[in-house]
Amino acid sequence: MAKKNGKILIKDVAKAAGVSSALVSMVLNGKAKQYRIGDEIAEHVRQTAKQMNYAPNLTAKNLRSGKTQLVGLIVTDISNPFYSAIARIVEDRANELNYTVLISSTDENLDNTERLVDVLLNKGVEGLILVPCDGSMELVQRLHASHFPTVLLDRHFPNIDLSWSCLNNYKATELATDHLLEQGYKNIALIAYDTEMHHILDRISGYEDTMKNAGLASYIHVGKVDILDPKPGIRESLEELINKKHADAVIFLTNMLTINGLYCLNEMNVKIPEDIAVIGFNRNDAFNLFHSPITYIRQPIEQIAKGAIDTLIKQIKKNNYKSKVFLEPELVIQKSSRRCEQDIYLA
Amino acid sequence: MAKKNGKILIKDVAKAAGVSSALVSMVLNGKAKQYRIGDEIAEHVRQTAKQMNYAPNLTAKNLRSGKTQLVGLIVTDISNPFYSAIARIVEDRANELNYTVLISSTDENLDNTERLVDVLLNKGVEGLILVPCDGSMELVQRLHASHFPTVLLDRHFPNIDLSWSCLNNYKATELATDHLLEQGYKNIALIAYDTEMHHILDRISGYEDTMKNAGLASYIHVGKVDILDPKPGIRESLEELINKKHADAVIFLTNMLTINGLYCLNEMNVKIPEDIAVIGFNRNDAFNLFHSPITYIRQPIEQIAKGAIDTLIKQIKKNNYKSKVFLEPELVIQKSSRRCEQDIYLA
DNA sequence: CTGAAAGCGCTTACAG
DNA sequence: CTGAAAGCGCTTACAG
Repeated sequence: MAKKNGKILIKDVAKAAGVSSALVSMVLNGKAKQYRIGDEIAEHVRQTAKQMNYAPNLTAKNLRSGKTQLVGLIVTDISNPFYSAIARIVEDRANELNYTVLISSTDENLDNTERLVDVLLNKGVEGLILVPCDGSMELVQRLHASHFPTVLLDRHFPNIDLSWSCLNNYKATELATDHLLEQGYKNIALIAYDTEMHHILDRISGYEDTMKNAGLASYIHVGKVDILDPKPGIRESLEELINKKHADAVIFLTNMLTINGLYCLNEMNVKIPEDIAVIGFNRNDAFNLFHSPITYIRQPIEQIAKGAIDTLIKQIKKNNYKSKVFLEPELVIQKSSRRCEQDIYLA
Repeated sequence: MAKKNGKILIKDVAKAAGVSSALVSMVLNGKAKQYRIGDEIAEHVRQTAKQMNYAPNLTAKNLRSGKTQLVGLIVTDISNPFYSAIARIVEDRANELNYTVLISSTDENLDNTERLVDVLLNKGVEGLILVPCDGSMELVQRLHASHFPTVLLDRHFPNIDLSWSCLNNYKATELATDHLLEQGYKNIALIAYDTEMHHILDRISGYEDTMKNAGLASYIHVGKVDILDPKPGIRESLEELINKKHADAVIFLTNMLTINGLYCLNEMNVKIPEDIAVIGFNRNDAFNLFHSPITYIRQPIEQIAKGAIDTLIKQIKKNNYKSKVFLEPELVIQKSSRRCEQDIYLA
């Protein structure tokens, strides 16, 4: 068996099958019919290739075809459970479709994002799934203008006509606020990031509008904390909300905020829901195992991830394809947001 | 500016700089000295390339050089927080070293593992970091025999002389058991996976030996549960341990087992540590936020991940390099494993 | 010191 | 129906 460096080449198969490399290439790429190659000879070539365990050199294939079958996934942090869950689904779906995913983390930093986009483009990705960080509008605008296949995930810009796959963020906090109002809470506060990103602004609006519609505009309190180091801001906000504003419920706008918030509330010895009701964001084992299981807003992660990768691949294949996948949140109600018995007695 | 398809090629730079493509290639690859190219001309070429924003086509480069600068990371599930934390560190370190990481998940399945190894090799990875699943010894043996750069992570085979980066698993449960003994617990049970994998067997041995040395061999109880669907087995084991064997402490051998165990204990209305002390594995927010914060065995994740990727890259560069990174666990003691006041009174 | 040529492994027009 | 040739974009011996 002719080998070079242990690796079987197309010409080895050709020699073994007694045909030219060109013919082997055609047959193996399913173009036997197209080039009107005889059935027996095609079959013989396939057999020979299989027997020799031939696998084409992808690098050569890519160079020749100009395709890489590579896509990029840029998230803020792949070690964040939300994004690792997304990555898993994107990965699996991409593999099914014969694409390979390159993953990078930006740490919510614009320079990193710019650099990573360049790096991935240079590596030859044919498309990009991007979680844009604060301040990245110009970058996203450029991607849009270049017509490079791009899908935004989790966050988007309402005025940029790019494909995206995101949660209905307004609805998410509307659901949460409505539920708290139904349970009789009035002095409902919000803990958010200090950012211009629209997914956060939408979540804030959903809450504010619902409070206003309920005639509770004067109870609106939005604590804004640093996205890169949220803990001190959360602690400060919670102390003010509880001690000065006497909030009776708080909604945390992200998973990270909720986790950090629960640590603070524990340290402050605040009882949930007796002292304050809590609603969090995204499922987390810590919510369910908390002494009062935490009510949370559930995102359909699988659909968000599949929406993004499927849209991207379609876009790669048909450049003017565009799709906006807008997904509905769900409220998983647990003990942390329900009026408990003694409260009802007191009422 | 000469362009083809919007992309600048090396010959465009050559033309603009008035030299041959070969010279441009040499200069840009830092081989100006080696080929004794004049300083001014080298500088001029660099300037021109930068000005034209030239970035070499990596596919062509790879084809020519036979290198891909790709490494594979095969874990059991990238959405598992332990592995996503590993992936993040491997990713960052690999990028620093100019490598790109391809990640795949096996779901602890041997066929998947075999397939993914093939897929990644075919994609041209120059090395592999592998979390081997149950039954993969033969596959690992084959990788070893082929001299393909491979580093095992988290799990290894004592009789296969491959590089690896793993926890000192024996020590981990020794630490945990010793701590429980010190606290006065005697009837200490273990919840493990039903598997032949050595990291689990070592953890079991660390516990069993410590129990034997303390003269408590008769209290040894090891519940073994299905790795793919642990919950029912955990529930069954815990019921037996608590109701029949009257265990006063339990060590869970992995993070997944601990989380599922806590769900079961909650459902069973068992109080921790009053009814039973608990020690878990790997940090998890859910442990710290549990009503009695859970004592756990901490793995030095960063060192495990860095050990693996650094070893792999060295091995790629120097094929006979080999390294076994053996890392020490640490016990983070919290309330779940401490005798509380009332127990001490009762004693 | 510098340029022309060959070649990495594949695929696809182009002749026959 | 089938083979020889060109070419994807780069790098590296080989002449000069």
